[in-house]
Amino acid sequence: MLYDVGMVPIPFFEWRVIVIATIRDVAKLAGVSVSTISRYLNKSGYVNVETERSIKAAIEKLDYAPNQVARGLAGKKTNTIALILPDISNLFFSDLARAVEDVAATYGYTVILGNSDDQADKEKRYIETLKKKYIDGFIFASQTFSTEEAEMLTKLGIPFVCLDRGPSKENASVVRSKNKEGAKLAVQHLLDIGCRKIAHIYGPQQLITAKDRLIGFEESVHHSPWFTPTLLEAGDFRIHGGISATERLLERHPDIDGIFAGNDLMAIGALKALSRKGIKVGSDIAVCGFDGIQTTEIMTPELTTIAQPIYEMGAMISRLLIKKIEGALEEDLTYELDVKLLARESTLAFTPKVNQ
Amino acid sequence: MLYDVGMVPIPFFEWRVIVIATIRDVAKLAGVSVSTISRYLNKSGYVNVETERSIKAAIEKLDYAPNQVARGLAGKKTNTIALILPDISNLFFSDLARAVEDVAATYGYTVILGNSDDQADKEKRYIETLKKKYIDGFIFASQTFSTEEAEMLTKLGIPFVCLDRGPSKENASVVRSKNKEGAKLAVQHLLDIGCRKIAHIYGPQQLITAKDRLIGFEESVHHSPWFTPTLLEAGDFRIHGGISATERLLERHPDIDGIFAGNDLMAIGALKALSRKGIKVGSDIAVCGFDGIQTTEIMTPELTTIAQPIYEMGAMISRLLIKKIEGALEEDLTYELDVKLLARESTLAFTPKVNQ
DNA sequence: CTGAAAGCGCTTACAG
DNA sequence: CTGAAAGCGCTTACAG
Repeated sequence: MLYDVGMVPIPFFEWRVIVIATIRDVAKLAGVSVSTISRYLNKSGYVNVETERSIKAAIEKLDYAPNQVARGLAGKKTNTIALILPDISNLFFSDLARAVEDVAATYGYTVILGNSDDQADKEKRYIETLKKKYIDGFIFASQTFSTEEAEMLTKLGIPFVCLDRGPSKENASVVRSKNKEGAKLAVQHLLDIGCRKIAHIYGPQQLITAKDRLIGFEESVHHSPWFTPTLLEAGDFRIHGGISATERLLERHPDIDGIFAGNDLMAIGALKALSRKGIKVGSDIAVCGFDGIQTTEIMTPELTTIAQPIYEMGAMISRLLIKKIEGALEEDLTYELDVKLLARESTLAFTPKVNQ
Repeated sequence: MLYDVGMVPIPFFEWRVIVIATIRDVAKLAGVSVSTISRYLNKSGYVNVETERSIKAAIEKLDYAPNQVARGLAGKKTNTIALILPDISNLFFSDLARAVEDVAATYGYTVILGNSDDQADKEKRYIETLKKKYIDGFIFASQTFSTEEAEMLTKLGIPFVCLDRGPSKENASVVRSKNKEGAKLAVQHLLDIGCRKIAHIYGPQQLITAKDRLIGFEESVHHSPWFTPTLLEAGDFRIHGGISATERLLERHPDIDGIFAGNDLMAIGALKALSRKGIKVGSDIAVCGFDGIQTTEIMTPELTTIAQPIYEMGAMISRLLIKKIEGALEEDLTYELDVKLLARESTLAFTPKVNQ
């Protein structure tokens, strides 16, 4: 026999069991009904000052905290938002995620992370999973987001906001930055420092950001006597694409003295390709990127770039979503934030060739 | 008058309302009870093959998906885990987060992200918030995690696992890499290429990783005739700390020909400081980092580093947590993963000084 | 193999 | 200003 007579066997997991107070415990201790506690908690309806005091005391004493799952089920609100982005290990998006999380935490929201790899089916899977969890809203920073998905969310009454572009103009707030203007800033800067033959490495044209930057570049240069379309070269918004695009450009135009890359990663690739060829970036040729990711600062030479206000964009888009969730958003708009030239070594050290 | 007589006013939000099937709808359509549907869904208990067929059909027809919030409340399981890390915009942790999310998604779990900034109170706040949400488990990649918090989670029965170090040996699985051995690898490599006076920039000593790397360094060099404690210099695991540590080192020892930095960010700082002084990294002096973050590859010169298997660590720790949540983890252990020397330009181009 | 019932911990009208 | 009751959509014994 395992136990003495009269000994109560201890359930195996008893050490785990901890008493968590529920709203009923609080009600009992405070001597009021559960509804009153709920009203107090949610500030929905009147509660007598005296009653309030005893409720407060009871909550304190029991160390009570409302169960958010129960609240979610009853009230259809979970204080959770989802951030769907292509890849958190991409430097741009990790900066963005940080901002989103900061703002969300400030307003009492929790952030669920989803990596879509810009694949429509992955994204769809997240939406499916998360709507079953009563997520309060979505932030889409990924490019695959489609009109169809937008419609479904709209029908379900789940708010969402988008980075860079929305599925349509009507039903979503969008935060983006002035990509076209940024591209023009970049070209102007390169011209200012004395560049006379500038190439552009553009990103995937299904991305509106890449397209806008290309348009900005073309509008700035297409009247220049030196401009020819072969100064445009395609990249993939990643380092490797920047490297190979630069190699192709140099073959066609060994005399280019400026490169404007559609984003920082490709600009970093350009730096790499140039230094491999023994071309001195900064003095022989100027390079300018776009985005303003932190890494641009640690490159040698430090990379000139058109900086998007990444943190602000993340903060703004989450504030918009939260407003929308809480019914405080008047109207869906597209917000375009200013970009800023960060002129650094990769262009400032440039010395124009005498004979030009 | 706004509406014609007999016209039913359309509620403002009607276009939002969509019928979502519940388990009751499925039960009704399939002609069985709700419990049977639940049993079918959870594969808990017998269900007749015929019944099964009609249930399947009903689910299909209604496009039914179980409400996870209700399931969470009833079953105390939410299929959600939390990843608490110092800062997602830190390159190391964004790589890690990617791995965690990948594995979690594979097993049907959703990841909630929390940035602690290595501040105990922020971390505590996350734990408080998330336990109310019935989070299934925690991954702590942050250093502030305390024994007290561990005890609370243990009492609550919430599983957790840790990166790098646990609050104690007993109650948590820990994944880390061989930091001491890695440091030795680094030193050996520097000696192999001909360095004869090697400095070490160590990280914050409350971080076990920083400490282990320092110990490894000391064990490797303390018998060497050239070694003196002033070859050790404190850094903060960030770029800026690497810069200033390098400057201080060069003042004291202008003749050092190798630097082993306690992490990659500080090594990047060292590269920066050296190139500012006009010292040629790679040939005049060799630099080796630790971690293997992606950025090391894009530096000029490319940075030699002791790579931790970051992705594998993230994947492993989330698998451990999920196992633990599902009761399939036999025992809490500490797992030490192998590190690997990635020899690149910042050391391979080194030319030993003749006169030494 | 299946169903009725209670319960998870809240919120929300509704009545007083 | 407050309480009783129903309901959110599931799961889990228990009885058959």
